[in-house]
Amino acid sequence: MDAVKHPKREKHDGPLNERLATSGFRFTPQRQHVYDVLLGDRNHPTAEEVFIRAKKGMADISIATVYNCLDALVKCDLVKQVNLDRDATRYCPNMTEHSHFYCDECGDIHDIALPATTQANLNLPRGFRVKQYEISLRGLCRDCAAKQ
Amino acid sequence: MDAVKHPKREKHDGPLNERLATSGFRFTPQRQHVYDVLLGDRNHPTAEEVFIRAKKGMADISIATVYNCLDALVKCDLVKQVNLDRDATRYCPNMTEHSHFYCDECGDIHDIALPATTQANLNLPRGFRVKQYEISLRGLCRDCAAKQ
DNA sequence: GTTAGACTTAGAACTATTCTAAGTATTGAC
DNA sequence: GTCAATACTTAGAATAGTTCTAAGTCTAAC
Repeated sequence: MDAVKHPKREKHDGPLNERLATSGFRFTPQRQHVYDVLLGDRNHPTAEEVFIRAKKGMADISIATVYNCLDALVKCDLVKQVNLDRDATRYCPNMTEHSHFYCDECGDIHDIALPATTQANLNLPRGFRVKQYEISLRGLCRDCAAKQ
Repeated sequence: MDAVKHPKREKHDGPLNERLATSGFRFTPQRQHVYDVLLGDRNHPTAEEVFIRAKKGMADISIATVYNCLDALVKCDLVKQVNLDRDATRYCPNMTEHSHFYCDECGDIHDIALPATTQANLNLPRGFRVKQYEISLRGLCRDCAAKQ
């Protein structure tokens, strides 16, 4: 392998650094950059799309590192994975409780706020202990519905 | 390729035949068999698992045919696909409206009836038109919760 | 300054699924 | 009935998204 120099890590005391540290990860410029990419264009990109955008500001970053960074961000609760069927996993930096609406027409994904009552309304059978739940919706988004 | 004889299709006027016909599919012994496998063991098998079970009663069936049959069954609304993250797609012959509970401990998937009020409670932003929605839950099933 | 271990990288490997091409069965027209 | 058109099945190749591997690089702790 070529001896590619990695960018120097600068001292960084932002929220990312803290979050990484408390989960046992190190701060790296790649992780910062990938997180910045997600925060910049909040349209639920795939790893591939993150990779393409990340290369603009960091030409030598590899797809393996993008996966590694995304994984670290997910593990320290800064990013959520979003799956629709078996399509490529998408990444979402919105950590408020919300569901996803997939538009069948334009393919966009919209964050939808969840009403506070949702969990209570699920009325599970006795004995089941829910740790996490997810609601996903499909149909036509506002713009596409208006065009029809 | 070897000249493998396919089993003869017998006249069949059951519900499967009708459903297939109205969606433009032909009745075949393989489709009947795959559907029977799903109805027999209702524990949300993957295509691979359906394949393994299907071979017991039809030794020459191929995985490609299992995928083809499952696809046909999904398209004529006899079977639902169930996805958890990016794991292999699972197949569910329960066509009543329900959600899925994934047990983190034992890995089993349980069908959970949905309260009638669910959709109304989602309170979408104006203009969005929902065609389909899905609720999935994770945690501990009754048995695993009791053991802890 | 050393050293252990975390991180990055390119490319190989993996897995679930779809595609391809050849053979087989069924349907509909005659 | 025979024949052609077409749907279906099959094995194996191909694909896509992701994870693994091995080598090199960097950082933190001593």
